[in-house]
Amino acid sequence: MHLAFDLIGELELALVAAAASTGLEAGAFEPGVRTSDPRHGDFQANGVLAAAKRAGKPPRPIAEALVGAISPDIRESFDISVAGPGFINFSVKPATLLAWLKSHASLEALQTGASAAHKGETWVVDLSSPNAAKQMHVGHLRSSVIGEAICRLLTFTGAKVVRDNHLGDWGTQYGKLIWAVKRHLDEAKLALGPIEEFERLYKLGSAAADADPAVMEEARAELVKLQAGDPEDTAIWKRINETSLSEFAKIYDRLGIKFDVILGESFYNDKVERIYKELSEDGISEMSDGAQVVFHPEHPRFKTQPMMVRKSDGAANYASTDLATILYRAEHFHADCVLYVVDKRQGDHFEQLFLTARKWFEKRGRRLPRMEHVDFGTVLGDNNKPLKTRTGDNVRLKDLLDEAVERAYALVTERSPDFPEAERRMIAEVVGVGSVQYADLSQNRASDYLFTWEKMISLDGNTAAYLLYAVARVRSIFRRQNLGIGEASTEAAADVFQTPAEIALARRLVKFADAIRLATETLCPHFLSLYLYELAGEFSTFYTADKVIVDEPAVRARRLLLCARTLLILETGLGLLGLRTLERM
RNA sequence: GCGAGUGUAGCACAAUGGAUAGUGUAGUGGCCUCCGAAGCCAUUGAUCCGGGUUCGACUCCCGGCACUCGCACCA
Repeated sequence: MHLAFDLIGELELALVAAAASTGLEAGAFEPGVRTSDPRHGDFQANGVLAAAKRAGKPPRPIAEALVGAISPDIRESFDISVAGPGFINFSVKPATLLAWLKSHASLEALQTGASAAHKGETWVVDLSSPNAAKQMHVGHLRSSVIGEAICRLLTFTGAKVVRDNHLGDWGTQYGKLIWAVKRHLDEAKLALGPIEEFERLYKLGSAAADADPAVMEEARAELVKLQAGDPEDTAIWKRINETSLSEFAKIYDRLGIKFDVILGESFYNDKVERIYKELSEDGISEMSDGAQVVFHPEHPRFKTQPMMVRKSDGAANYASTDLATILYRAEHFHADCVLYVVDKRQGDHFEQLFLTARKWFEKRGRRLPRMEHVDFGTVLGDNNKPLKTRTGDNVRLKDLLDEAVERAYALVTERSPDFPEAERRMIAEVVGVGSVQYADLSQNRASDYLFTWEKMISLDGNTAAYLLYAVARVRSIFRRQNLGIGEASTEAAADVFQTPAEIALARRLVKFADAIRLATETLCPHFLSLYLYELAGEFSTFYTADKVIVDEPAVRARRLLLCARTLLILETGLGLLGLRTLERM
């Protein structure tokens, strides 16, 4: 009886072994197992078609031969058939479903099964990265939420993950800001809302510098002083950053994000000289209009569109710090892979960055981590334009979360007026914030997405509320019966699943492994979201069709087992997406 | 101008080259004496256009059209 976590992996191994024993192909056979339409079973292998093509033989006899050569324990666990032009269909037998569910009864069991994928690897993930002295806005939402979900998936699948918040804490904006702080800082306002005061000062300094060249000169002078380590300017700079970080921390707490390191651009200030020197020595960069730039002659576009690594005034920019950052991540963290969870509009920059880094590392004989730009689309408001407030400003993340929570609170109060006030507030926070996260995680990150309150807080459809409701319903079954969840003594009496709804739910549960693998391989959390939504739907159907608390002990036990595993997988999955769950709502 | 991306029901989204393109919402019709109706069941409705590759194409290639985004001292 096969109890592997990943049934697809198990089937692929079995098919490759079978292929070898029938002498079908000398190692080149790709089984191509995937989940299939439930009408045709649970899993389907379609690799025979390609293999038959290459061998110049009809596919069906090859498929029949393969099926005949499959190992006995797989045949015992699955119903296997050949269909259509040469698909091999696998249906998990009810007894196998039961055995799989019994052997995956805890978070630890699931994690043990999943953790083979990235064992021993170190992944550095660059996420969120807001600018200091400004509040986080909706533009930081996707990087933070998608980035965190990816980190959790990688950790779950065995990787050592370093979450790095690469703050924008060293840009040219500091000249204007420090200029304004020195002249216009209002301590009373600072005490009330520190980040708001720095925002006000930045706007003030920026406007003044734009209006008056003399101010612009003074602002530049402040920047030079700061970069030269002037004590007064450095103190102001530190104060701004500390304020910003404590403000960001409030948001990260609500979203459930904990960074392993926060190494902003300023951290690389003393590490960029080496970049200028090495790129120049290695002949990778050249001078153009007084700036140090990199061209890529072999590239159709970057042969003429340069990447500037040092401005003509000698200052660093984000290309220089990004290069220094790659080196640091390779040398200090020994990263096998570095992910940049950044808006897709920066695609050109990362393409140039990766090209340059590859040449540079090759020249120096360094081991280059795999680097990937995990890009995502823009959050759009009405009129299909990037989401803004009525006044044209960015929507603050804090305001967004607060409004979501308020809407959720109104809803909870309407649906569950008898809950204590404090509990309704707590539920509203979980549902509200979860809805914002889930709206972002439930669709393909690559596409832009249209933001509407109706869609997000909606009771129906593929939303956080629907999933949390399913969790609450399962929990209430155990609560009302005073039963422990997933207790072996309760489940021991379970017999094999029989009703269509039981079987459908069990078949969905064992495909958790596939959802994890797919979401992790593609770095697309929406595959997991979609799976969880379908699982919740399957549970709701089961819950309506089959009563759980019945008199027959065996029936009751197997249905309680289904409830316990549904709860385990829903909560594990939602946890991987970064959402919290509720006892009731 | 050069380049990248996106075009799937009224609207919002899925589909790891596989069988009859899934789901939500909106519409229509049912289901609370029974473990939570924030739920369930049924039903109407779509691949931008034209070629090509393939046993098989929303998916890959070529050419159009439409929209979005990026292209030197901001990040």
